[in-house]
Amino acid sequence: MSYNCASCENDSCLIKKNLNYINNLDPNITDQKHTIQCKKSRQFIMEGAPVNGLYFIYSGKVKVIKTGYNGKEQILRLSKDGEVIGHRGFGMGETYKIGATAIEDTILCNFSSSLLKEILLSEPKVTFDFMHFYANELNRSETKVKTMSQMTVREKVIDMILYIYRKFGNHDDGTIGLELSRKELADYAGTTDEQVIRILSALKKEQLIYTKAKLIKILDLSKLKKEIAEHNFFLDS
Amino acid sequence: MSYNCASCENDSCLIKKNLNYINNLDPNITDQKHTIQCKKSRQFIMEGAPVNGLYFIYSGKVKVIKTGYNGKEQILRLSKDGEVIGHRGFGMGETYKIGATAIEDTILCNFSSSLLKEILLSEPKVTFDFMHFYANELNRSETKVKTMSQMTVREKVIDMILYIYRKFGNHDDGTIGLELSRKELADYAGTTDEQVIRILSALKKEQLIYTKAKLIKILDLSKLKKEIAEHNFFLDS
DNA sequence: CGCCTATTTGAACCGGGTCAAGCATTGTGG
DNA sequence: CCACAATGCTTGACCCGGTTCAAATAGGCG
Repeated sequence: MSYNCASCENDSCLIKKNLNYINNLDPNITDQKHTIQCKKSRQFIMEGAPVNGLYFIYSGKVKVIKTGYNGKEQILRLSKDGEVIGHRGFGMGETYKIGATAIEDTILCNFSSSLLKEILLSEPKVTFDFMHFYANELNRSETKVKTMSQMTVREKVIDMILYIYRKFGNHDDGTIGLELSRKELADYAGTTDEQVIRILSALKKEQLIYTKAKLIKILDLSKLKKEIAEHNFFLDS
Repeated sequence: MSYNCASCENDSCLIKKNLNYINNLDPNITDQKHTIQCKKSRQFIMEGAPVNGLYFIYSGKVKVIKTGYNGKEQILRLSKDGEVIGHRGFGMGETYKIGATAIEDTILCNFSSSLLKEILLSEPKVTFDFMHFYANELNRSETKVKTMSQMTVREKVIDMILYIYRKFGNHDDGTIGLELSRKELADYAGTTDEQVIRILSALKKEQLIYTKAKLIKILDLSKLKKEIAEHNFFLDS
């Protein structure tokens, strides 16, 4: 099975979106990409390893991490189809500063550094879109810095729930169809799994959410938002 | 006094560095920038205000902040001559997500969104450099997320000292010529000023640093580095 | 010199991390 | 198909680091 860009339906993918510009160079240029099947739990980018291009998610879900003190993971973001992984992937001779692991079976499109550089150095519209993407991610990340340093654990957990709801939630019934372990939730929120469990239990008791095993369902979105609102005078979008 | 780009000596400035590419469009294009004098303590970018382009630091020093719960500031980074401020400055109709304040008398070069967009959409080499800049900043920021969520206060303070030493330090005699208040140090490290003071006192007692008023001098760089080394298996550069 | 602000130190309190034990769930082999 | 092991989830109790409050001292500036 081939996953060529022309027939791809991820309109938010930076490559797909700009395919007409990219094809100016060579109508078959995207055939040079590699498609990679990736089973759940498989880590496909290792921190410190030499870069070999960027990964675009064709389908599936991915967590992006940095490893800290005695192996404790910090989940930086969760990505889904159409998104890009691997900041430094276009420089040569560098190493990845992040790790990436599939949290579901995932199909990845890998563009080599040289191929990508060729595209980016000749099609400014594409490069501009990439720049925009990184500027946006930078803003997200800087908001997370503030979150980490100023919020209480309860607020961090609520912030996390709202994040995964925004990104993976079913906005009709309030369910979040994302299977993360308590430990992974803690790794995102920057706390311990016990703490996450305690907060989830409390929120359950307060009728703000419902949980059943790994399923989380939001019952009162506005109350949750309200609780962290004072931190977010200048919200991201 | 005019500060035109041709005679500017900030070779690390993204505009100056690429001046020959930019002049392809129009040899006088950079004359359209505005030069702004900015006294110490003056905030020249307000969070939430509509964007009016990017600011390049011609000379001086700047802190970039986000405001959080009941006005508590988080300093995201400290910038000096040659660097860029204002992530979102090239989109139209957006608002700044960060604030920026001069921490010394500063001269800024302001490029409007439209001017910058014109340049970026026609000179891919310039756009590529900007993209690289944001990708690097993203990495820095993500490292700081981990720092904030995993380090102890003592480690955060040491991390901060090493950061300002790397950026503003005199590497011959170990002094850091940067006048920040204890509160500003705390705002960067993500803690309180009392805590910063306590840690500085302790480090002084341990002969790792010397302080006199706002001056900080590093006495034992390797011991300081060693103390946070286990957090940084995969260091940034 | 005197006022005001920044810095420093001490003490009390509390949030959150750590440890430990019980419970639920899933998977594996007999 | 069941027993049992292994892993993940949940809750309680304790303790420590870090924030908050308060008071004393030093430093900067008119």
